[in-house]
Amino acid sequence: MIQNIQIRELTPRHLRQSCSNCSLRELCLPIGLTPDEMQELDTIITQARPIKRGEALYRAGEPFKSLFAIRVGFFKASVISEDGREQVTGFHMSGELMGMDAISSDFHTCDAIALEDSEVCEMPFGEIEELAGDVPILQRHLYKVMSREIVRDHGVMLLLGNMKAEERLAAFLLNLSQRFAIRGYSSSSFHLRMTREEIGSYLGLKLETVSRTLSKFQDQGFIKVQNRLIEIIDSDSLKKLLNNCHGE
Amino acid sequence: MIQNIQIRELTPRHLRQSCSNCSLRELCLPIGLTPDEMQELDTIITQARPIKRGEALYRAGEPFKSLFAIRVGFFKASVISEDGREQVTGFHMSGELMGMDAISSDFHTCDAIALEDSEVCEMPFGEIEELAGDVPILQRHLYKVMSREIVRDHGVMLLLGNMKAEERLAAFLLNLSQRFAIRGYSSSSFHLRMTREEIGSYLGLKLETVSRTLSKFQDQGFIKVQNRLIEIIDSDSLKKLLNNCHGE
DNA sequence: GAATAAAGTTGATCTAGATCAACCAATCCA
DNA sequence: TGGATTGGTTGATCTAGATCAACTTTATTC
Repeated sequence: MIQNIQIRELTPRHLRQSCSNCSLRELCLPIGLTPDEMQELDTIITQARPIKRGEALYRAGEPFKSLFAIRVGFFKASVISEDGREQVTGFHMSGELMGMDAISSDFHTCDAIALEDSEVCEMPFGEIEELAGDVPILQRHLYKVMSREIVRDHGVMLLLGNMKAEERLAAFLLNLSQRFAIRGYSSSSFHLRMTREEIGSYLGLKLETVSRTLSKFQDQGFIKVQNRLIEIIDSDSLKKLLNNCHGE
Repeated sequence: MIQNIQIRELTPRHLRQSCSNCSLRELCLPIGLTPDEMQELDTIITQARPIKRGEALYRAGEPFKSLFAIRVGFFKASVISEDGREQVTGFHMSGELMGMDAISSDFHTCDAIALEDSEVCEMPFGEIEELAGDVPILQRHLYKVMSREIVRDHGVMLLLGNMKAEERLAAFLLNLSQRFAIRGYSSSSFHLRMTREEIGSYLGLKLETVSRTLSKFQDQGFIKVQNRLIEIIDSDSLKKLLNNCHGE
């Protein structure tokens, strides 16, 4: 909280206003740019664009032009196999960047669907790239963001390849909780934006298993479930489930 | 084959020799650099370094200094969870780049173990990054390589989250076959560098299931298995398993 | 605000793949 | 060269989670 305020204070007011629709600077772009560099960035980034719940930000197969920074809202990303199976590859919230998978082939490889009314800032990749050539800190930032996505994906592989249903759900809830906390929302009580089926797709489980496991956690007193509202009552027990030492 | 030769011919002989230990230029760095730019790249990339079978190129937790391009050989990358479970996140062969996961946090997040005697070219990231600022084609190439890794990871998630054991194995074999083909090796007959257990870890299966499924494929006449030597006899049937339309 | 559709829960049953176990084959090493 | 270790196969059994099914609750729509 205090840190948030400090960052805000570091940014001259007139510069903040020049991108009034877009809190990108605080959210997902590097601190440390000079005012000139920031100005240049602002000219590249378009005004925030609203995306209604259920709408696609982009779909697999569409030509790639831009990365998108989520200003407010919540998205799912998913790939569809040839035979029509959907795999949710991630849930993304404010401050996160989407579309990096499209750089390699110049078209999008997954769908990005808004799970609530959202706003994104469009960042034309060609221009961002050009600017990055002149601004090392921006270049480095882009590499880091992409690398972080790779690390995250490896974590999901570990989850899908090794973990049992209860562990997957516990990891999922704790991860969401943590990410809400970072954004200044409650870490102990939050609203799930996705269906049980979408959770299941992400975690490699069927929706019935997701539902049952949530009920079980509730019976054990770890959480309280009220439809999509989750209250975390005993996060230590959830963490213990995860670090489950299989013998102690 | 013809294409390979053409690429070679485009590179002046004296430049090729300046990096005699390192066929990076042909393997994993962009075609289209000027001779000067190539020269500069060569001064950055260190001589090829041999890694014996079983040795680690790097391990999770080690500080990050360089990316590594595999010149010859075969590696597995794996993450270990707090409680000691290993998840193989990928198998990597000549021409591929490793270590990109480490950029985000400045230390490696997975182990890279040689599965046969190998050689890598070390590419100090700081210097590569600096050069990339001056050479847009190199910068773009790095973004593309990282993006490709993200797309690959999404494919593995689909596999782990949605596919049955037979589909996973079929996908795995076809993928290996294709990658060997690209490198000029036989696509129909190849040697597995990894154990059944490592295959299982990658595919989210137990080694017994891997073994049984390979035997089943052999019984069905799709492949011939002789210890680690795999001969693909009927790749169409394997592909059909994958695009399995669940009703036809 | 009733009608309809979509999302969620819970129970009964089934099964793919895990686990346990015994054995065989290859390769390593003194 | 021959014993030991590691890797691989195959069978028998078990179980976590899938599947099928009935029902309830919550959204959406006109």
